Amino acid sequence: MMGGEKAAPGVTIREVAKAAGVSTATVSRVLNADPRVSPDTARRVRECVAELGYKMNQVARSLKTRATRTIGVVAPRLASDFFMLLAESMDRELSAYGYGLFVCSSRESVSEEEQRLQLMAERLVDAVVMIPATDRGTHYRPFIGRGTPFVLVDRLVSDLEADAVLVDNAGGARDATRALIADGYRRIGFLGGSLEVSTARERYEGFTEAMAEAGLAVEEDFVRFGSLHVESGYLSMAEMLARPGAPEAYFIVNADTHVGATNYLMTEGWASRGRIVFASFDEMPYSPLLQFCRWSVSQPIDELGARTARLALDRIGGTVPPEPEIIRLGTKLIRHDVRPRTLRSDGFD
Amino acid sequence: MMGGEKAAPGVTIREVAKAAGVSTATVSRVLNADPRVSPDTARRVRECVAELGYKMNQVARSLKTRATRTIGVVAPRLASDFFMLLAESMDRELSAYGYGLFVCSSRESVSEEEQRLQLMAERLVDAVVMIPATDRGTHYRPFIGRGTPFVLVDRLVSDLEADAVLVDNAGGARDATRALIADGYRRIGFLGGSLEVSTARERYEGFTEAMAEAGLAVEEDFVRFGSLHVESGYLSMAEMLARPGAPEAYFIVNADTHVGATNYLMTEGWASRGRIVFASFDEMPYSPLLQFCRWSVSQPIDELGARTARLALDRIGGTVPPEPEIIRLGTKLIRHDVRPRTLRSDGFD
DNA sequence: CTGTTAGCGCCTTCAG
DNA sequence: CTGAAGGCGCTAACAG
Repeated sequence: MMGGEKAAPGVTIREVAKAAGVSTATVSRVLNADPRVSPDTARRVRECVAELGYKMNQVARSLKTRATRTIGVVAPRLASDFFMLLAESMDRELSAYGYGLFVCSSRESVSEEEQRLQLMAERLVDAVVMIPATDRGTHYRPFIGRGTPFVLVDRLVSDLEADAVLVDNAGGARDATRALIADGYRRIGFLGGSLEVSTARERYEGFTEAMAEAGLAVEEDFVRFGSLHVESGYLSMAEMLARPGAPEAYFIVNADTHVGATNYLMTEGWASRGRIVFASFDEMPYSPLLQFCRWSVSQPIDELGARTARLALDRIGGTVPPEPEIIRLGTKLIRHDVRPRTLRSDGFD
Repeated sequence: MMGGEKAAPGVTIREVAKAAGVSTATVSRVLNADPRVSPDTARRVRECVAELGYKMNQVARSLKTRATRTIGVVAPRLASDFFMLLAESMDRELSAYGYGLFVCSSRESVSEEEQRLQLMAERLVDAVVMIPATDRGTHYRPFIGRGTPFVLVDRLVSDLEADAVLVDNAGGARDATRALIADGYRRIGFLGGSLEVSTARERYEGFTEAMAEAGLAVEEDFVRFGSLHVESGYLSMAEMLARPGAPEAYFIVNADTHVGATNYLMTEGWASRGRIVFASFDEMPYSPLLQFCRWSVSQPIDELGARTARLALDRIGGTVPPEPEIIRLGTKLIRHDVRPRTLRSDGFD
């Protein structure tokens, strides 16, 4: 069994040059749409390119130009609704410019983040898009020092200034909380993620602001911080409802937590026992199944991805002032009719 | 505003060589763990590498070796649970070997698939993992002809033989349908995807087999093919239930369709009006919210990704016979208790 | 408008 | 065990 042969060497620029009776420089110029080539030769070259089935070797090109037309993405998990939506929209935005995505997971670990950045550095990606795993980012410094554009998405880190594309988490949480208050609820619980994560922290702030401005107290017994995962939502909900005098209304920090909390209610038969009401961050395809949700905060993930991609491209092009740029996108508050529920907006209703 | 400066040129093998007082060849040998270097020099070289903060330029390396340690992935959509789970597991498997993932979306289009393959070819990826957008794959031929390993995942195409990693779709559907039959249902509807997609087709076959072996008729009026998306499930469910004499039990082809169908039931108040029961492919974090689901077929997506990655690596290494290899993984039938519902297995219960 | 000439950073025979 | 030298495929001055 013959081992490890590489892909067929392929046609090079030289063979095209020979076939077209020109120099490699000319072929290169045609390939790069350099205007100073006579239309005739250009045409002839293009014919040879087609006939020989020439495909440019981007690796060789990158070695020379120091540009790979590749953007690296590091996320705490690839298997998350947020990341996949983001990747899809970045891909759409970037593919038009011939850029591609090199993705990997940091597995929610700082040390893996470092390793991944090393990988990116060695591969000469043109820019890195990072969804931080934690609140700390000092270990990004060596990478950033290399001069490669670096943009944070979704979450901020507290010890580093860098480009960032985020949503208005505090505003979204405030809106949702206000809506519950306007609905007449005076006591509202909070189901949250760790305050170590900027999104969770900001959403908590928005929640407390809305409570304060309405003169309502935040009851410590009914504020729970956990992880941002399904299990945490389930547990937090269980704990709070186990306490006497639990509120009827809750603000929930994200979709996964929301799924967990909803599942607890369904498991334990609260659907019939009480009139629990949620306001929650995130709108997902399965959101119509979240029965206790009256208000949800929809993030413009598509735009988040597009803006991120754009900012990365601008940095690569050097067409933007060097000061770190922080982009905050607005959220949209959505009312879910109690009954009947409707399918998400791109469907019917 | 100074435009388009690249990342800082970085330390090269030459500078390391000079600092260590050896030749570049020796440094290269040390970097590649070539045994024929004296331990002393090796140590000295490694010190210099550390002190100078040398990072290998993989692009230059790739130009020479014709290997990029990168695997390209093309999927119809990046924003799908299936793709993301797959990517996560491939990443986990590959990162240990220094491989990375270059991903892009074909947007469910054959022509985009072609473009993406061109991109991959130019970038000299070591292998391509393809989730086909349609049932056709003749346009993969030119790429495969280059000699780059090519493995299909999840779906087969009807006009091309190639490596493939799949699940036993027919078997899973058969099991689920049998379970409904064993529960006493004699009339079972089918909510499906287009038969143009191999997964949907195979699942339909499994369904019909189970019905046939039980001597039950497949009623055409209660078989619906659509896309594999949420909206399609909603519509199909609506149509079927609008017909007089609709069955109580349904087999559903995948998670998205399942979400759509479930949502229809909730929207229209069927939750109270009837005892609709589902058996469905796919198990997801939000599955506990799918209230009508009694049986679900869990796909081993993690293993699918791991096996795919392994096969790709084996092909790259040339350590496996050249005949196309088709791997079929078994599915697991899961019973969902009607009440109370439980959180998915990695949670509690 | 076009060709010549150097490399980009690394690996890899081939000599020593 | 180690060094010298050539080249992977392409681009970018610099001449003409």
